[in-house]
Amino acid sequence: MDETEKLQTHRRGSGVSTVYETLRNEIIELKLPPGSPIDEQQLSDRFALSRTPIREALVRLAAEGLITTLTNRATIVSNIDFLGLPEFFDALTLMYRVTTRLAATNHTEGDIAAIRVQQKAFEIAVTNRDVLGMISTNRDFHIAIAQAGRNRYYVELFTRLLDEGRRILRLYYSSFNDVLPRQYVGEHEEMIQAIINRDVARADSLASAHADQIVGQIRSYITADSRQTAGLAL
Amino acid sequence: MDETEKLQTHRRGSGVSTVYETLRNEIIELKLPPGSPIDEQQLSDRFALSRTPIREALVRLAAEGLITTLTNRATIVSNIDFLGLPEFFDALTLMYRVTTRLAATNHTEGDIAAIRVQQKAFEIAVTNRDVLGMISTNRDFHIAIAQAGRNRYYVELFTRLLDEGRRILRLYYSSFNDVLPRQYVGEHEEMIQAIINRDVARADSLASAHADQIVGQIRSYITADSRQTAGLAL
DNA sequence: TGCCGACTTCTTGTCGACAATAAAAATACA
DNA sequence: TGTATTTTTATTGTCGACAAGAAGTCGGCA
Repeated sequence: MDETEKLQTHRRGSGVSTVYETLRNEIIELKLPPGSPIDEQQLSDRFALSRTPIREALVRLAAEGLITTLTNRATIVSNIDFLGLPEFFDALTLMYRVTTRLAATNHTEGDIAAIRVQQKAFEIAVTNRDVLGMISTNRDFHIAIAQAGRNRYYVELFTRLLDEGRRILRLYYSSFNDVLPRQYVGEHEEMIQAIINRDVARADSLASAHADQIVGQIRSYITADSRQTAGLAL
Repeated sequence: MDETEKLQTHRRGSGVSTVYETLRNEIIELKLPPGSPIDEQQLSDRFALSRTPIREALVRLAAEGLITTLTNRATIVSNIDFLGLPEFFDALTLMYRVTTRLAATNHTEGDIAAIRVQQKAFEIAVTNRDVLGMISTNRDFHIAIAQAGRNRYYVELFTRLLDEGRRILRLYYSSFNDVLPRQYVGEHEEMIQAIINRDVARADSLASAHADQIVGQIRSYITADSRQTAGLAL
């Protein structure tokens, strides 16, 4: 993976966004696993840029909490904070609910179309058993809903939470089973209907249940007892 | 105000935090009003630092939305988005409620002490009719509550919202009257009691009412009809 | 006089080099 | 042989200078 991203024709100031987005994706997709050291010089070589714009991108990532800089020493990809997981679940659930409620209230026809596109993509990922695709299209689906809700503060926080969720899910994605995703498709469909009908109460309860599903799923992965040698005779 | 902040003994890497915090405060306190141009060279002179660390601080501020960079042209203090005010009020109210609820559930004795300190400071500002002090101690009071709730996501968002609120309030602070702040002191006191009693429902409804108060106050300032020449004979 | 284009200037974006700091390695000592 | 101390090394933080882009200025042309 040492191919230098050779975009010789850097439009002035475009490089830093490229670096930012590239790294951001690689962090969320766990190509750069938590704890990975981030070497400025190395990135400088890779993107054929000076260290200055690289640094700028890193500062942005640090502001989002995606990387952690140990002053004067090193900067690493932030670890997933398992101790803070309850907080994460609480905030995630609240954002699921709030954004879906607002979508039911504020959506336009264009929003519905956008949501349907994402739902379709999610469905395809499910039929293809493309677990990675499922994780990211599920995120896009809910962000589309959030955007229909028209509240940038919620969109921003929700995006951060969902992306953090993507990191966690990728850690466990091997154990994805088949029945749950199918169920999600149905739940998504119901949510879309509730939004279209502007039924806030139903949108809320569906979002709440959906959040519980997902939180429960993550919880079960994390607490899964995989001590396969526990039962052996001693 | 052209006195150069002469901290000759910069501990390596401390300078950028100083710049960040100083500018952040000046923006929130409207010493740098919305739309003010931010000149890197000028800041470089003022803080006796090279443009590089200045730039780093600016990137951080931009990530928080406090400044806006027009690419290749200029960077200015972000304008207050009056069109987005409904979103702001909605998010603010939600955060008031959520953080107060969580505080009722999760607080420790130390948290209560910290909250009381801020409440006292707010009271003093009220008795002194120190409007600017009221605005900032009120913020600190609610952040203390949020911290007692132990959810960093909410603390972060709430802090951003309250700081944005400080900017808005400062725009209108001249019209602060006397009765409202006194009322706030009482409401704060009730909130503390509800938190101590771990009465989530009451904490919620108090927070909700308190939020409505403040939102209503801001709204009334903004929509206040101050066309003093409207009635003149023509 | 009014509009279009080259030029100037000012600010931002980028670069390569240097300084400081902390970890790691090497050395001295008990 | 183990520990404390010095030296080395690698990486970050900072600097001054240069390049590029955009707004404003000036001059030429219809």
